[in-house]
Amino acid sequence: MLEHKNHTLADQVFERLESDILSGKYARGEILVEMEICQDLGVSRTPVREALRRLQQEHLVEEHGKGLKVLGVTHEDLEDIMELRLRLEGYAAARAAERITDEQLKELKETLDLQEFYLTKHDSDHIKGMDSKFHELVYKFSDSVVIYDTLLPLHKKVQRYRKRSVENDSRAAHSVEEHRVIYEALAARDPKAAEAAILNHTQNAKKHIMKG
Amino acid sequence: MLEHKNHTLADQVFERLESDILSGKYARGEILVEMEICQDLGVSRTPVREALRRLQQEHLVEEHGKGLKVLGVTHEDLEDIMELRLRLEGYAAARAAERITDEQLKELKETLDLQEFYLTKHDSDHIKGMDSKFHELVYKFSDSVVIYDTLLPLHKKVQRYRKRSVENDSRAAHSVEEHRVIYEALAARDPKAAEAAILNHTQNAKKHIMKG
DNA sequence: GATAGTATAATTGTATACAATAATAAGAGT
DNA sequence: ACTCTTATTATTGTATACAATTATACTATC
Repeated sequence: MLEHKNHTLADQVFERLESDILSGKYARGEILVEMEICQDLGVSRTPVREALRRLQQEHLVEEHGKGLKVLGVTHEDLEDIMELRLRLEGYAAARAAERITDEQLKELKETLDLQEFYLTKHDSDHIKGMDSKFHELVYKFSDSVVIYDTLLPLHKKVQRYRKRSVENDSRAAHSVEEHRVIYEALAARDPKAAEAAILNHTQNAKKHIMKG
Repeated sequence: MLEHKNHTLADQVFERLESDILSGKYARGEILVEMEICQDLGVSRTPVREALRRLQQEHLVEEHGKGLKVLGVTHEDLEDIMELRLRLEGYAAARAAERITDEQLKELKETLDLQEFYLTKHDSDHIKGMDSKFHELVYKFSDSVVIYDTLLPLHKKVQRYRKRSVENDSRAAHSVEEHRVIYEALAARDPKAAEAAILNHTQNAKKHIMKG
């Protein structure tokens, strides 16, 4: 197995499989068989099964007689996801503007600065990483587990489609600029501005993502 | 163990625990220990563990050294849930209006009629059941797994707080009337009307639920 | 050659055994 | 009596063994 950040094997297996499904490494329709995963990762069936049950709960896989069928995220799913995000991101950002602390603001700024740095290096993998982190932080700083649990999974599921956007230099640059506007609104503790900024960002993101 | 609708023991354990947490049978902060559940339900640890991992994935419980702490749904969670629903239900209903089939419409009407029947009998448990089914059907008929997976968990989590609403005769009657308006809009395949009707219903539901 | 029925093998579902870890209790020293 | 250390116990994490189910392959019959 790979990394050891998350203690249990079951957690590691889950993250590995989730990532491989969301990145498209496992194709839609592919059948996952417990023992194959066990052999690939060198663990027993117990942690693999627990990971699979969690993936099932997230509708990333579904039962299929023998094995589990990979569902992944279709282009139609993507459209729905972006429609939901258009309706929710503003609320999350407005709440974050009302509640964000100075330390949290600092963490957000560091993420933003890093994203700008990677932009100058044309390092799209890290740009994408910082992009995801920025949004995850906004969800977190909205200080609502409901918002976090609802929006983070939606955001994660866009991952595979976001790749193209981020590899487009011009879009990546605009995206970082939009993040900065969001950050400024949060720093000013201005809920309305934050809502408007993130709505604009989400609309642009939708446009570019759906084109692909 | 109880019923046998869902084949595997793991599924049954999950539904039982989820229901007991959402209904408040397990108090917030309570510690769940695997073996106790095993003894209560007469099954081994394997299905119990799989159920617990799924509950964790839904943030209904969280790690706590020994055992899992029951999180349940707080009054603050409830406010967030209703805010998110206010922003999403309209989209779900509008989509359903565009896509609902005649059979689906019939199923929805049967649910609505049953709810009215139980209303005359003052059978609040069944009223609640039909209320939940009505909304679940709307999510389903929106024909988007993203909508379904996002809204159904939010709706489920209101369960415990909806009880009071439904036991209030006047509110229960108004709620059924609002359902009827939603149904009529769907039957007319009128997305805008459906959106307006469900928004109105959700606003009223929020008012009454938050009072409690 | 097609089809139904049966045997075989592969896969999942469940229980249990073992290992590792963390909490609690007991005991020694001050 | 208090605190630190150590032993014990309880609980979770992981692997494996067994049971039940379901798909696949084979054979017999038409």
